[in-house]
Amino acid sequence: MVDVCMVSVAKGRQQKIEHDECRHSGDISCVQPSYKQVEDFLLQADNLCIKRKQRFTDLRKQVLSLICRSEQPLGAYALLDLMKDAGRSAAPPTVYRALDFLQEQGFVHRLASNNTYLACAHPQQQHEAVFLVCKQCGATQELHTDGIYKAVESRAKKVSFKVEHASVEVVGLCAHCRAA
Amino acid sequence: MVDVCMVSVAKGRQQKIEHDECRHSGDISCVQPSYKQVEDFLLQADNLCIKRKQRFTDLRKQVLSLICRSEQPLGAYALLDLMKDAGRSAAPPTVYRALDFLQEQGFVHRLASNNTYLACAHPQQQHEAVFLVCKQCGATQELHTDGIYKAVESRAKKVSFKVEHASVEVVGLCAHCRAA
DNA sequence: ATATATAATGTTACATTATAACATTACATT
DNA sequence: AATGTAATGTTATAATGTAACATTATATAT
Ligand SMILES: [Zn+2]
Ligand SMILES: [Zn+2]
Ligand SMILES: [Zn+2]
Ligand SMILES: [Zn+2]
Repeated sequence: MVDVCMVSVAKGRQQKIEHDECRHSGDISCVQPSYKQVEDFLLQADNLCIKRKQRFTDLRKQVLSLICRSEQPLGAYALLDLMKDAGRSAAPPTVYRALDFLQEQGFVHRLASNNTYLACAHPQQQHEAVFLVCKQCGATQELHTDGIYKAVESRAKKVSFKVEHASVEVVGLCAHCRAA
Repeated sequence: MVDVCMVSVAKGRQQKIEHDECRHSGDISCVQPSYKQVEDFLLQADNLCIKRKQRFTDLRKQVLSLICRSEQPLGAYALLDLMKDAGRSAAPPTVYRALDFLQEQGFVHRLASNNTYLACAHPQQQHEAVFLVCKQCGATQELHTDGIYKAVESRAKKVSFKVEHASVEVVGLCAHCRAA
């Protein structure tokens, strides 16, 4: 199976890009979460968990699936509601624990600027990312661009600060909403 | 009066840098919130408010003063407690409104990664900033570095995303805590 | 297979962060 | 002084996140 990458995009847009156009680093993530892609993505997560000797339980799979299928990043309580809609009784700790696991495995990211979670565009590799959050439609793109982190590292080094994690979240207008 | 700049630094460190070493852009903010500096900072805020025809009320002044005097960025409820200690009865909306005002005026920044507020190092000018948050001691430095934002802008442009605000928060270990 | 330990989930209660709505007070302008 | 507006006070509640402990599922060892 080829690696699958994922990105949250705005409703209605198609903007399909063939998978093999994605270079898996240094550029924007590539594809829309169609149903087939979600299946592939979950399968890939499953394989990664096997490799890492982690348990990809029903609960975790369901949470990841809901996040993948969403057009926008989801809050924890939005996820809870979706889970209830899907017939699973769930309380906050349940979803937060699942989210913790998914983040540890690098399958989802959390956006601090709006307390939401979205599927990672490239779970195959460890990476830092830049998120472009549309304030209009909420759609969020994950960019992988080493340049920004190199710049952060360089500046931090000057003040002897040891970087562990950098969160870069950019709010603005996506191409689609600019046009409209 | 000379412009005053401010930075939140770790307890106990002195690391004084003369004000005229600070170039007010492109580099780390410069000085420690000593009492004299806080006074100057508040006076400067006062002047900016007059220039902008904004009201720098007692409440707003008190909140800004507490933030300035703190070694670390403060949460809204920590501020509330400090205000109560200082004899003012206050409820959450009071402090949140004051914080909103101070942010609008560019006197404080909010850190999304830990829901705290800190005095802006350079309120004289509009700017984007990078925050280095020490996970050990909580001390937070504000860096002004155009390079990172240029990189963000450039990458965003490639996907036709219109940047409005970029939040860059870096978690790691400060020089002081690395040594210890 | 059964016992045992560990990991995951369920459940309840609560902590923390933030805001809505409306009353009151202070200030500015006439 | 009368009036309108901005700021603050006050109450209640929304939204986000976690602690603690019970239960269930899974893995490992005997
Ligand atoms: Zn990612
Ligand atoms: Zn948009
Ligand atoms: Zn600043
Ligand atoms: Zn430190």
